[in-house]
Amino acid sequence: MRSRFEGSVPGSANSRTFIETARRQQLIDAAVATVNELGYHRASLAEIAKRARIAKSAVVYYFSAKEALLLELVETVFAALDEQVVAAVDGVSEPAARLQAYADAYLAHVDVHRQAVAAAVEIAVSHRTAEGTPLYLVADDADTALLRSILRAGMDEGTFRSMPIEVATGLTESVLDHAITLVQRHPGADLGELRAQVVPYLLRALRAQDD
Amino acid sequence: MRSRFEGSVPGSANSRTFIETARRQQLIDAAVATVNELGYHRASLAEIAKRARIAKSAVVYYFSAKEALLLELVETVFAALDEQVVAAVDGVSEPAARLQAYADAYLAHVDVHRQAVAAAVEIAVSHRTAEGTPLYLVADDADTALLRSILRAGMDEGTFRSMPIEVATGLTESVLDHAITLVQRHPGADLGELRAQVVPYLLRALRAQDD
Amino acid sequence: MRSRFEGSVPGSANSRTFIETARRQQLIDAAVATVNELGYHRASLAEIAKRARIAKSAVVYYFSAKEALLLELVETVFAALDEQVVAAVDGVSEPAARLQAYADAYLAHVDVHRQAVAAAVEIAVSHRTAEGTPLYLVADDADTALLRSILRAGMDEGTFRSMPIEVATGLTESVLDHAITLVQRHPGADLGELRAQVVPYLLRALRAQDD
Amino acid sequence: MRSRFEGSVPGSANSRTFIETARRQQLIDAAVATVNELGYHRASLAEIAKRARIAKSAVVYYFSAKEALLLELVETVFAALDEQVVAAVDGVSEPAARLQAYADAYLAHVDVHRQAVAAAVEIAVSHRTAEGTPLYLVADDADTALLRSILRAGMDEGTFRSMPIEVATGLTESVLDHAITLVQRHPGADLGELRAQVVPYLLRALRAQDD
DNA sequence: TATGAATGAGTATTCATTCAT
DNA sequence: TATGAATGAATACTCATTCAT
Repeated sequence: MRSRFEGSVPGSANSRTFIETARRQQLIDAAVATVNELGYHRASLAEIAKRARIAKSAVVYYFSAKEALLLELVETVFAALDEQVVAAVDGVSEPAARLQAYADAYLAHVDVHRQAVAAAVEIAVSHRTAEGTPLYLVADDADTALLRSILRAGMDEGTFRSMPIEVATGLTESVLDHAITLVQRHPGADLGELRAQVVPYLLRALRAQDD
Repeated sequence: MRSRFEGSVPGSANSRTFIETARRQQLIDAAVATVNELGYHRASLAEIAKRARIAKSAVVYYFSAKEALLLELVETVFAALDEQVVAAVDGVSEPAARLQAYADAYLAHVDVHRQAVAAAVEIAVSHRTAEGTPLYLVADDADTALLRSILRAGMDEGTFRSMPIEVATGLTESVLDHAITLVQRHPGADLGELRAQVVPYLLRALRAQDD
Repeated sequence: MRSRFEGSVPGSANSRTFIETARRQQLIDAAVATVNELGYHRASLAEIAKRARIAKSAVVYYFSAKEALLLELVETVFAALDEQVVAAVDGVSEPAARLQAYADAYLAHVDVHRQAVAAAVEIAVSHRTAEGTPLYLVADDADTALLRSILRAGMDEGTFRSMPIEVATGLTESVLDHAITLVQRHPGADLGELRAQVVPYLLRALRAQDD
Repeated sequence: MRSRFEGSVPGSANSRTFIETARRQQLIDAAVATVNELGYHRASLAEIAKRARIAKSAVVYYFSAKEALLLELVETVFAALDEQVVAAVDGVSEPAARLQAYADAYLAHVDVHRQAVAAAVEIAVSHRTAEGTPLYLVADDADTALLRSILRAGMDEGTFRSMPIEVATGLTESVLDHAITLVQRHPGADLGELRAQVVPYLLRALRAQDD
């Protein structure tokens, strides 16, 4: 919807120059660092700009507003997480195996991109739009849908214990998100043990057989 | 264990008059309402004072600073939760039964005091001191210790599967905290199904027998 | 619609303290001076506050926003002008005499309150609401209605020449507003000659007899 | 008589290339559109450039500054108005006829070039130099001189009533400028009635005979 | 000839806090 | 015990201008 002629405000994604793309990434990185260091609440334009070694107004030059920068950060991070997870379950058909692939990919991504994920989650949890509504829905939906479909398939098949799908999905997400909580609280934490335990933990919690 | 931030005006805890105690509670209630309505970010002194039908400066009179009010809120809420949970497990000796008592009490408290718990958690997650450090440690510790001891006892006994105690504790907490996430996102949510499912879910995930 | 409990923001008009009323007037005076000196465009909160020898934030303390201050200025000025004019025509029944009373009162008010009127008109002409619409309607309507009714009565009666009422009203207003233009351009101008000439000028332009 | 603000880049008026002249006109047109659409206050370089489908910095390339563009706009518009009016009265010798020619030409020009005139007047009224002085003198003088000379001649001759020349000139201008006010407030207004009424209105107001 | 990049000064507004009463 | 008054620092954002290319 944007015209090429809107002053010097950078254009749409497909018309980005090299330097613009680089600057936008640099600013997203700076925002990640700022949010992790100071928290969402104190992550002001000034602090982000300082970390990017750039003027405050340059941030607004590349992103039309602080909100746009943070939202792009969130979107980027969750899109990457989603992509990795979707790729991991692709081609796997057994529900239990799919859940395992899903969880492994999810935790691996959180482990490797912990700073970005920690910042994105802090923003998603803290940010409210101008009208006051939080962001809970913006980024998580595709992700949730996939997980829900895996669990539903497992229940239908009899591999997973029958239980309300929302409860099963929510608890599974909570278990996986523990990795995020962990890296938020201890940025250098070793997730090895957690990654080793989570899938069996989930499978035991969900499986149907005996008892 | 009172926080360092509590403020010395108008008097120490043991010298509080009746009216002062009432005012402090009134302000904490107002803060809960404000945080739930507007979010931590927009929960200003002015908004809190408005809901308490009191002047902004009176808030500072009873609590030395906004931060002291919020921290007392957090402490109060987690102390009450802790108290209920401790009372529930008291006298129960079998680890599995203790876990069940713990979880049931925890979820019941969250269910009944959802507004207060939701606000306290939002503050605990969002607030940072002037130096930028988060609050993760202030309130949760006693709680975590009890849960950890239950799990450790269960593992020692052979009821619970052997696994790194931090992982087991963290995952259990994450599962329980799903209830909080739920009421934060949907203040009117019915926790019945969740409360019915969580204990069996945890026991399956943790139990030692077969496989 | 305002509650008594909205932080320390001053309450509704009937609950104003002495000091508050004084401050509001002082700020309106400062705004008049600023607009006349620098123009609407450069009349920033900082400049207004400087002239009132008060902090910028105090302006916002008494008026919730810059716009509210300027709009109150405009309203106050036009209400006073309107009141004077209405009082002047009250009890006069002949259209020509009513027009004379109207014009004399109008010009006298502009003459005496030239700074305030000049500022109010500059604001009314320059200000746009957030949506971009100007203020043309906010203040002038009651005034215009009275003038229109006088002219219509004169035409019905045969004293004034028949012509489209909007044209007659608009031209008469333009003639009267010349006094405002004059004091805007030359703040110290002597309006004596103009005031002596305007009524006969208007009556000649409007009267029905001969030709 | 070119303004001091015109800027020396890229060349003086007599050395302008064809493309440069075209660009300058294009930018003036864009400025007219912008001022009419958004008002002087929000007519930023970025908005003007957007409407000219050109980069912001190109505006500064052709005009040394935003101010130079706006001032040239004002000058251009009033020069054209002046030219039309001068041509209309040229060869007419009777003061009343000259006034009629003057007024008709003035109103016709305003009617036909209403966008440009509305924008120029809004700028002339709103703009202040860095020191805070308005533009009232920049464009209007030649115009006023002609009108004044017509009225003076009419008074000397006895056709127009004797009155202070500044008053007569000012009132006449105010009457004529009502057309501008009208098109500013209602860009699509039909000026037919007004144009039909103004000249007789003025002649009645000014004429000497009877009383 | 024209532009994208970048900036510094300025804008209105928010807000926790101080203080005299 | 409680408050209204006042403020300074911080906030996101705007904008004319500069400059290398």
